Amino acid sequence: MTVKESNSWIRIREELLRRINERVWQPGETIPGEAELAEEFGCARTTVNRALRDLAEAGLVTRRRKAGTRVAVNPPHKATFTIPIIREEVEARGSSYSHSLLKREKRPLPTSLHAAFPVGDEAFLLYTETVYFADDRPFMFEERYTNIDATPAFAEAAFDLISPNEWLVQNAPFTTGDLTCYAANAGPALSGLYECQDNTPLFVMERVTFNQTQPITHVRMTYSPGYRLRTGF
Amino acid sequence: MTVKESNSWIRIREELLRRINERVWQPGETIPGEAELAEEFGCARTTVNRALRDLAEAGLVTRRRKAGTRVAVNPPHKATFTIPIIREEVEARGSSYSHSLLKREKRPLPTSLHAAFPVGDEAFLLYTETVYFADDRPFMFEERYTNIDATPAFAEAAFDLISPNEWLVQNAPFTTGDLTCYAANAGPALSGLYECQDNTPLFVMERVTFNQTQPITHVRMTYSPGYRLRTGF
DNA sequence: GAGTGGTCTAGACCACATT
DNA sequence: ATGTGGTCTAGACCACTCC
Repeated sequence: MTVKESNSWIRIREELLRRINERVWQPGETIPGEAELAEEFGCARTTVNRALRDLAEAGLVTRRRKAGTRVAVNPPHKATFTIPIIREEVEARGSSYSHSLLKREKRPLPTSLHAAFPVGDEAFLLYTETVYFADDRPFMFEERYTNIDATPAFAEAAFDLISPNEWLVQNAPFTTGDLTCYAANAGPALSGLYECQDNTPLFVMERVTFNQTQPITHVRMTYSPGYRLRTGF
Repeated sequence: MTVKESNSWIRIREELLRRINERVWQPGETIPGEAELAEEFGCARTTVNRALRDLAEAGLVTRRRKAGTRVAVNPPHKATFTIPIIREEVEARGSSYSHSLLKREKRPLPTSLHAAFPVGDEAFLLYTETVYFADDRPFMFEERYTNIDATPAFAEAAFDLISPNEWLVQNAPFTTGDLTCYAANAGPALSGLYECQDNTPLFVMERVTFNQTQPITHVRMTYSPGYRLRTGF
């Protein structure tokens, strides 16, 4: 009896989205159940489920068994940004990429990082300091502590061709991580590298990664003056 | 013939993930097809599809019709962070929230923002300047241009109880947006508000939102000294 | 207890990219 | 042309949670 048109879960999602955006269903209101919607759209309940699951992942509706599906009151919008490989980030700007390893030594974790990077005091941590260049100009300065117990081969790698950043991405899978961004002044340590004033504001990103519960690496990346982190959503 | 255990797509995803992480399947390698895996796990192909789709969304495998499913060479890790409502962000820190509207006037868009926020020259833009407080101390300073043509009711709202931020979240649905983060000095304009030196580095976030192609609002948020943006992934 | 979403199945057809 | 993933169906059972 239904029209022979191709039904797609995306089409259904868009229609549901329209009703939400146009306030056909008010924020906080419970919308019809999957079965009812399936009948309205003349499709299987599975298909409606697919559409609603998608909207739920986007945070536009909240779903609970028995309670039903409600339109979110203030949709918590999420921005997803891809953590780039530095080489790809530089090349995407049309610049030529290179890097240079400045330091590589066994070094204990500073107490200031102890909370963020929970390794035992006896852990073997390799500290590396790397400058990444775009067109032979310093682009980013990286200070990294890597847990050799978690990824032994890292200690053997020569970082002339492949950077610590890229080596870890390819060889040390991780399951979770944390990311922190803030602003800091260049200070005496970096004003020389970037040929700027001590009080030049710089964008800093710190990252910790774990494989299950095992800490892999902690890295602080201080970008050159004027750097902007961009993402769509 | 199959064991009577509850089969779940999550279980299958974890097993596939294990094989990827432990290099049972090498990066770049094509893994068995859905049908073959379904037979191995003794489940329907749909269930394997669900697991693989999830891994593909996470960027760990790439899938193409006919070509099959391959393990990603360098998994592009994605960090998802939730764009918070300022009030919720402040209250989540255990502080008491308040805000204060400093300015509210019709104002043309500065030419510097013309590229990021494409509205016509004749558009009615309302400029608002708001300070957000945590425990009566300035927490964030917001400069916002809002396209009244897109959301007329914004011009009528009194922002004493509800802030521009929250008003828009609840009343102006949007489909896409852009986000930019960078570091800037406080300068003369903000050193007074935050009671800091002119050269104090501050964390700045700029956001543009659109409904379809219609620009809604452009906002620059300059956070107080020491602010850190955090997210897990 | 009962109603809702979450998941699974077996089968089918289709879209697409590779060959 | 062919093989692979993408989607859809109709039905079923289960898990959770509200009442």
